[in-house]
Amino acid sequence: MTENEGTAPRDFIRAAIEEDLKTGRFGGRVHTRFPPEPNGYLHIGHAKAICIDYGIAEDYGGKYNLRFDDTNPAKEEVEYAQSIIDDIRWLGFDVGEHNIFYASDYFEQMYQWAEVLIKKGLAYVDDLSPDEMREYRGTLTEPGKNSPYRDRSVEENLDLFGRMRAGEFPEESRVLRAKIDMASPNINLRDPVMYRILHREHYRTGDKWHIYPMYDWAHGLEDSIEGVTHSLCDLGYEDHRPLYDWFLDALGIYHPQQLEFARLNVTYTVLSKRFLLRLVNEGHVRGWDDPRMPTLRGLKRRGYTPESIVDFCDRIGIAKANSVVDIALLEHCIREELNERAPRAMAVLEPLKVIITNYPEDQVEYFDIPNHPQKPEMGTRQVPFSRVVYIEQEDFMEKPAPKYFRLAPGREVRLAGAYYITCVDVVKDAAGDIVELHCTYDPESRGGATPDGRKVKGTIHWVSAAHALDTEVRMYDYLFTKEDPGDVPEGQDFMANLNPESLVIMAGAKVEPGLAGTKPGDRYQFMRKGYFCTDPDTTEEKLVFNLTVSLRDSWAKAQQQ
RNA sequence: UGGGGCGUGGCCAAGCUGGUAAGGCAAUGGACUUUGAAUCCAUGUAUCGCACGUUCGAGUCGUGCCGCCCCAGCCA
Repeated sequence: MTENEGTAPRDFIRAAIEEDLKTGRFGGRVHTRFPPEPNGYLHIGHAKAICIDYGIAEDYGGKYNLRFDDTNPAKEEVEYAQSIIDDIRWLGFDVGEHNIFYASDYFEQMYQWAEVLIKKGLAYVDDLSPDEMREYRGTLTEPGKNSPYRDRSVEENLDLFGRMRAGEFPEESRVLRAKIDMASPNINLRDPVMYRILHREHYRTGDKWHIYPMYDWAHGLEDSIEGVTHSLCDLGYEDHRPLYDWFLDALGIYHPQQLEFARLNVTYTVLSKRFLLRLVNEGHVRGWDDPRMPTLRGLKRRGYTPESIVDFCDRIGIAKANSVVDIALLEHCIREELNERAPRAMAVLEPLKVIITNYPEDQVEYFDIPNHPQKPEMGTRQVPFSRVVYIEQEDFMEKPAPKYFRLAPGREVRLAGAYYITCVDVVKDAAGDIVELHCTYDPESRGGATPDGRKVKGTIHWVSAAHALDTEVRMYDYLFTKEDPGDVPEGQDFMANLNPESLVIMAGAKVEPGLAGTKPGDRYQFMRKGYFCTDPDTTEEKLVFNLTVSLRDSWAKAQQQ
């Protein structure tokens, strides 16, 4: 289903693929792969890569693989592999036995091919130490020089390489190198290492191997074996492409096309594996799934839907220019979706007690309130109302600011879906802090409208004190205070920009009783506040909600100016 | 000072074989509103990095320059 017929391709990669389709370069096939190393958790940057790799394959009716590039036993673990599979499935892509592959399954084939190159005089065993090798490599501006071991005979190379595999030599004593050009202006071509000796237990192959292939040598072979047509990767691999091509050509095997695009950067966030690891290890967040983390697990716990993340990835586009996407776009994507899907509920984050003095002591009324103002099909719910209710502290101002149209002494506002109330008294404690409000209600305004048709400008949310559920609401903000977390004074790193208020816990929040029984992952719009989701920390005794994203707040914005 | 890339409004980003600048986000104004939300209208700003050149005409071609990013792991 080539749905792009007749329309211009959306990006340069699709353009290249359409060109290949037109010329029949790969026999009309489109086959991509997402090749993570199982040594960490996936984040939003990976989501972009996945959406590109898999989204493009889907667009052209092609196939896509998940391939674990597990060529370094020193840093890989099964746990990571499983989490990666889970995260990709969560995003909505189809990965399973039929399209999950492991580079480690190709080790034998790779070894055979290495022997082929040795026989062709295109690879040799080098005994230089790592330090010597660095010296021989030259610099960016000076050419390197040939290793004294470069011209060993094919027989000797074959013998040595075989013994490397057999585990006869210690780590760092020898490597297998491609014989290309030590004077190449592209440093990657200065006789790159193909295999290094590692006496490590591999999480899948165990102790079978003592040598492991390097990325440059392995990657093209993996793509070739799987029949990948377009090997999409980030800009960092641009100057590795000549090497990718060189190995495949030297072997004369099926040759996919590597194409590079810019990786994702987002304002107020850091995406490097190393930095993310520090946030976790140094305890700045609770773990990889902390709702402030840009990991897919973090976003999930935060309440982001996979659809919103895919939508985000679609909107940011694909190009080769390094760029930083405004996090506001991600927030827009989740708001747009949750506005559609999330049932509304009332929650008072910072309660202020309101006593409705003319409301009967023991009376309780139930109001039928819509779950979605624009979607009657989402139904209604019964919300109890009684003499004492909580409203948001910020919805009352003793001395109202200009244009403030919430509650204030002598002012009338609407309690959403219930009654109009007028503030008649402000009760303070010895310290002068407001402890409660006395209001009167207009029985005629039942349901939130009045027969005389008078208008109230303000509508605020509320919750019946006697019926409210105690809850903890976790309010999140960006982890960093600067758009560019890396923008720090000399000698400091991004930790200097950590936002001390990235998590603020509203421990005394009250929510309407209808939320009892909510399950982790459930999403709601807490009216006038934002979108929230139930956290896994929720127990029978205490509900816990996470702020996914606040509602846009033009009042707050106006106040700031 | 080697090589590889990139440079279009505040942020992303289209712009095919040159014909006179899409779209989204953000921002702003207004309408509507029992969420100051949503929705709906409206709005702006682009020396298309700079300079020459080719051309009737260049973001699109050429030359030169400037700026930014990446590469010297037996990591991926």
